[in-house]
Amino acid sequence: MLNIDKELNTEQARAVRTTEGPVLILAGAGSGKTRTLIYRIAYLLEKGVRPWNIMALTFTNKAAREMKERVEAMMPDNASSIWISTFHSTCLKVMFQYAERLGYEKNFEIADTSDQKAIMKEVYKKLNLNNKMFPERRALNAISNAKDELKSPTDFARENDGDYSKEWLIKVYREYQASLLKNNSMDFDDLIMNTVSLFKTDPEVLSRYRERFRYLMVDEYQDTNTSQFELISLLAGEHKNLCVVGDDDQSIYRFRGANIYNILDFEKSFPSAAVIRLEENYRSTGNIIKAANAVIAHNTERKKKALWTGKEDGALIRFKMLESAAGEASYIAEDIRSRVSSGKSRYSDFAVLIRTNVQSKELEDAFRVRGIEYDLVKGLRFWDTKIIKDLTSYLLTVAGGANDMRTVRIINLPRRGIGQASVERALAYGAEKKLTLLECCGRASEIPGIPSKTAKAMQEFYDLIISLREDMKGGRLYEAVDRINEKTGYLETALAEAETNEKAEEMREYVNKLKETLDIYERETEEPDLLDFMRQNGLEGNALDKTGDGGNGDQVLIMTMHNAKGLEFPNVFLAGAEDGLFPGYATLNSEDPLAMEEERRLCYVAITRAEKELTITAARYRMINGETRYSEASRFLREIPIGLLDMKIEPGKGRTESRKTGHAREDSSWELAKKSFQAKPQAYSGTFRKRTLTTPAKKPDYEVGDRVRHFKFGEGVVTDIADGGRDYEVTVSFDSAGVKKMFAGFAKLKKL
DNA sequence: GGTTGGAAACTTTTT
DNA sequence: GTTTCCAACC
Repeated sequence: MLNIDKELNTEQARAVRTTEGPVLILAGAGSGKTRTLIYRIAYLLEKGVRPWNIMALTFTNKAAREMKERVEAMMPDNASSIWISTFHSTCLKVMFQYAERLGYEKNFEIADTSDQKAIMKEVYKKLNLNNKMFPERRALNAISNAKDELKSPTDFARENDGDYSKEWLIKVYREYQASLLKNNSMDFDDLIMNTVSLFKTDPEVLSRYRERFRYLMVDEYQDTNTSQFELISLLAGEHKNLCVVGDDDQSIYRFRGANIYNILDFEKSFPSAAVIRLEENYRSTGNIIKAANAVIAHNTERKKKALWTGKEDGALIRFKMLESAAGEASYIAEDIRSRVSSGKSRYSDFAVLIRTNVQSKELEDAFRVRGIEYDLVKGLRFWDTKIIKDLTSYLLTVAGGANDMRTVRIINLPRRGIGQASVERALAYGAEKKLTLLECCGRASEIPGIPSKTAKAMQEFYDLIISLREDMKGGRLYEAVDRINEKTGYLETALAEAETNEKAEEMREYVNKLKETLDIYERETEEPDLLDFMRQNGLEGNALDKTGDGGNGDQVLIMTMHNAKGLEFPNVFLAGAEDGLFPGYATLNSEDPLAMEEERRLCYVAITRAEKELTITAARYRMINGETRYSEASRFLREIPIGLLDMKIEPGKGRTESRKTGHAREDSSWELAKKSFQAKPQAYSGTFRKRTLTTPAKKPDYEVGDRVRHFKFGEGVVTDIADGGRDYEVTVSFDSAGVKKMFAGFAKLKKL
């Protein structure tokens, strides 16, 4: 039995009990949003609503998974038939039923980012467009935006009729869409656009879904775009039992189509809406909340809210301006190190938030030098990695998929001597005779214009695939990965071509992960099917955990502010708080006032990640795009009331004497970092800084065959010493870290 | 057909 | 400064 009033605050309880009609829950940062949603679902169930009548939509698979788990924990009996999933996988399920009505075959595939690029390349070739004048990226962006706004190629053409500068885009969009259809594929945006268009054109289908989903909930509503808004509105139908949860102040995805006016104008779209504000923050100290409030108050396009906390004020917000980016990184690293060694904190209590990914490099260096455990959260997409794309292309081709795009990818991988020209001839031949590229390979000798040597290679490729197809019959899918690698030599070649050992290791890890995922899928699915597997997983961006080791280790996390959304940490560093970086130049120069507001929201998100302590740092100069740039402290910093700030500007390092003293005056910690770290060989460059680093070439005291120790890589055997002119280049085979090449002057190898 | 060097890019990211 | 991509070379 739920005890809502005991477990929730008044507003949360009201949000839970308001079940009928449209509801807007404005949930400030750290206000217990997910908790409220979970209770709301539980309450609906307790009231007797059938679980299959409830639908919750999220943006990420992670959010969907978490919500599902928490609901299950609370209501174990009937949680399983509640529909909790992402927008995209919801639409995928719909499309799986009705794709044929829109002209696709039943077994359509999903074109992910790299598929999109491949298709766009083809389109450009066909239309004879040049990537310089008409960048492919821009085309894909424009198409994605059009789809977000539910504009078909025809709509787009009509709208931009007569606009000479967009003529090429009109053609590209039309051709791109035709090409997708030809490959029987939908891209991510199509999933939603097609579902909306199905609902609009087929009232019967729509009413079926409306009938089923009587209670709708949408998480992170501030991130919805127009097509998603349309989808929700259609489903909400007449009953309009639509509950959206979000925070307009945390809308930070405008660049990918999010429309903040979906949340700002919710009451206009649904005039009878109940509006509930969750303003009590359970996460941060008073000072952090005050600072966040002060910053966000500078925005105009927002719903007035006043976040408050029952917690004490806590520490002031520290601000530290350093000379250089490296100095900033050293400061952060030293601060973390000293606080961890005092025993009061662990590494995992700290997160460093950055605006752009390039900022991570200096931080990583500073952490590595000091032996601080850290993890860089990067948005690397498992399914988008080359090795996984290649292997899944093999799998699908072997499984009998008739997608030429995938065959093109692997036809000469590893090298078989099948060139681009021959592939094009085969494709043209296939188009004429209605054959797939693979089928064409099976009769390559018939195709005009293909040299006999190449034709033979194509025939061999065909035979290879067919024999693999035989092998796969009745076998387990995950075993096919090994079989493919054995017979084609793909993995072997790829590993041999890997530039570094880390990369090779990563490849192995990825292949294993693919096998593991396939294995799990096969055991959990009644009728395992590769195409179905790919569809499911194409929507799952990160099969690998975002953090390298699963996030359980005791590590400092470095991540972008975007990636930090939804997370919280006891101690947060906000690094690079300079005008020109955060907010960035593009924003500072933008004519669009909304651009600065978005950036400010990002600042709000960053500040509100901190539970106990927030440290803002900046650097007077840093290297950006190859040039040294000097900057002032971020304007966002100046929006924080001075009384909340603890400006730790050390004597002699104040703002007043910035530029004159310049480079000479560096933090001693930076000097330390500079000297001890430069393990990897670097090309000579004539800058001042580099030259001071280069120690004169001195013959090392070890020789080939000696055992040596490296401060990071551990022990190993010297396999080669080459005179590199300015320095000796030493090759060492380490026991655990693999083979590395390094300059003797930098590496400081110790003979054992 | 494969290698290599030079030019251009370069916020932020999920599905 | 670094990485990525394509075009001219071998």
